[in-house]
Amino acid sequence: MKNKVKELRFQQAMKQQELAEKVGATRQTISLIEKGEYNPSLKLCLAICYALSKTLDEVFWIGEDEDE
Amino acid sequence: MKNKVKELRFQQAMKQQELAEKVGATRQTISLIEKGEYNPSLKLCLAICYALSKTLDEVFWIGEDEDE
DNA sequence: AAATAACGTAATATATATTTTACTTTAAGG
DNA sequence: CCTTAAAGTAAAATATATATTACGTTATTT
Repeated sequence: MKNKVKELRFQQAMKQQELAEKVGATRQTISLIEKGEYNPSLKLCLAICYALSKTLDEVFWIGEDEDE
Repeated sequence: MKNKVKELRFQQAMKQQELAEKVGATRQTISLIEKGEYNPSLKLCLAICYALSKTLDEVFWIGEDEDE
């Protein structure tokens, strides 16, 4: 369940804590999502996209083959 | 949690049952997702995208404002 | 090198997505 | 009409995402 959250968060100099607060989640949840060890809900994915000013494809899209 | 699953499924003349089997879920789950009463997991969203040959943005993207 | 901020991570608890079973409703074809 | 396939829906059970609490690790600053 790979994604670009960490990378994009860094580009915007945002801390896990900040992102967590923006999306109404916990720092731990963000951490696990960034590590790709979580299967987040669509709602949380969308919240993260809004917080990072990106779309779903830009943050969470993974080609069918490279999946996992 | 609006989306375009139903619309796209119709365009491809696919039954809920077929889609459910392709993505490894239940017909009921597909039904509720189509009705927008569910908050599906990213994994399931991706599976649905693959089954419909679409990307996340094409199926599940909702602008920040029109969000529910 | 100590102190502190930021992040990794683990255990348990809670909320909720998903399944299972089953019944109803709707639509299409004979 | 009658039959049947397809879809809506509901209750209970199960799986799993997320929160909470807490502690370890890494990096940064002084």
